[in-house]
Amino acid sequence: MASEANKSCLVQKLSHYAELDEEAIGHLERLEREERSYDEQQDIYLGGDRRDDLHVVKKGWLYSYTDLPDGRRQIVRLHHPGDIVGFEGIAFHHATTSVRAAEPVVLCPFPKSGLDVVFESSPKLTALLFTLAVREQVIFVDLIRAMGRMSARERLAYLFLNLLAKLRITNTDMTDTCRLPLTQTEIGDVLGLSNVYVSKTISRLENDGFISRKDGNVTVLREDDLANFCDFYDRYSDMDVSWFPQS
Amino acid sequence: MASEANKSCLVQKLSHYAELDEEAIGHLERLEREERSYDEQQDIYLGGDRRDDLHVVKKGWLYSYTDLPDGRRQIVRLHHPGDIVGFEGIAFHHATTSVRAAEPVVLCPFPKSGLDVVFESSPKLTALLFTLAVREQVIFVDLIRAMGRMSARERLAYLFLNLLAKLRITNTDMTDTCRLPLTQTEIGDVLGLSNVYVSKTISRLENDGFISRKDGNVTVLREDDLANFCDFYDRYSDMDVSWFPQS
DNA sequence: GGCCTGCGTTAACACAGATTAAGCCCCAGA
DNA sequence: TCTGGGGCTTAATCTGTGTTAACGCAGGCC
Repeated sequence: MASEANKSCLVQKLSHYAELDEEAIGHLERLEREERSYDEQQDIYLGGDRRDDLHVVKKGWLYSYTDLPDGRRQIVRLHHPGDIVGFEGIAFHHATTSVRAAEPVVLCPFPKSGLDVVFESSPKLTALLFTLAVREQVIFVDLIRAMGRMSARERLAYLFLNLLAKLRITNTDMTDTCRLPLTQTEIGDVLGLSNVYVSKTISRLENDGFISRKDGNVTVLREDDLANFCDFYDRYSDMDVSWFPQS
Repeated sequence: MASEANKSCLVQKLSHYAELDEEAIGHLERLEREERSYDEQQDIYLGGDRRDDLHVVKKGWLYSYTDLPDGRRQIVRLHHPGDIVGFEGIAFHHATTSVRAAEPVVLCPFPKSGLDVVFESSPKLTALLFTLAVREQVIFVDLIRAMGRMSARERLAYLFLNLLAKLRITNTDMTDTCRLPLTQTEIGDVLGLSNVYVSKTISRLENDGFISRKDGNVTVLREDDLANFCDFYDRYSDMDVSWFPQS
């Protein structure tokens, strides 16, 4: 199934950080045996659901979100091809967030127990997954910093730069443009802003020549200036994998 | 060193989630062999430092924080006895945040390689550390939700409830009161608020009978109401450890 | 072809929380 | 004993962002 030409995103992503042997790759490919499609705006599962399986994203964007009782919503994570969705299921019986497709998506569901095999037979893969979990924490910390102490302009700059950095890992040919299949309301829910203010602020960023927009795509025009402006660090290309066990 | 009477906080904390055998306990105790004291407001290390060791907190509160170039500050994590500080060091060569003592503290430094032994020899402990890393993510998500979509009142309610829930794990005799060795400026830096508004908001919570204060201690008077008010979930007492390997 | 619905834009107005500043208290150090 | 600094409180003022609403546009559907 995964010829060189059509390599799994998951394998591609993990290979970016460590050389994987045949066996490890086999484990990963088994996680993507099954496929399932979802429509735009369809919920994959809801917070509170009893969860038994995780998903590898094969195609499309999704997001994890939580609602407050009165309807306010916060999107807490964006998921892209190659990501594993629902990892928190490892620590809790019930889902802590809901997950929704931002556009039509294809997912590969696999049972929690699929990970047991990995943990037992591949120390290297275990170390890698562990490292990715820790990195995820660091990315959350960056977001907390942005939401706690940055203006709307800075937060949007941060979002765009972070998206570019993340997507570049699996799309090695990507330059400074990316698709943005999110409404401005959704962007606001990521950054803790209102849809109206997102609109106004993006327009200002565009007028000031930091970015440009064209049919659903965003281009970052002055990446260094933007990075400087919101004190951005790329957490995706600078990981320590030196301590990983061999096998 | 760790008699029943004077059990290590780390062992106590981890034992709360899984039964640990002699060998595992031995591993953990080796992490706490060395001790070092720090003064109030002393930095343990700074963001950007090359890091080779982690610390177990033995006594006192600390926090991780980052500064923006212009001096704004965000505190991203509070550390208490039994916590392991610097876990992110596993994924990055350089510290991504600074760590400071909120009061006089005692830490047990140990080298990164101290964890290798754990990973190699105790699958159960590995699974537990993994689970704790994932739980940490969930707690970050809760904080992001609070900072993105909640009012100052709600955020403070969240902070107090979360502190209680966390401290109850290691202080089984704790009821509804806890010490709060943080200035209001520091609390503001945790929640993304100004010190002045923290003062005003805490006073209002007190006037409204939700909490009371007495020489550096906070008492939560109507815990259920508060939990309801900020839609709080206790992430500390509800983890799934059923899948852990035996040994 | 006409209608509906959802998204983005713009503008007017409202408000939560930031900022600045002053006063008080406590405590450490001279 | 005095002094200075840090933390907390309170008040006045300011501002960034939210809210509401109206409009235009595009796409899907009958």
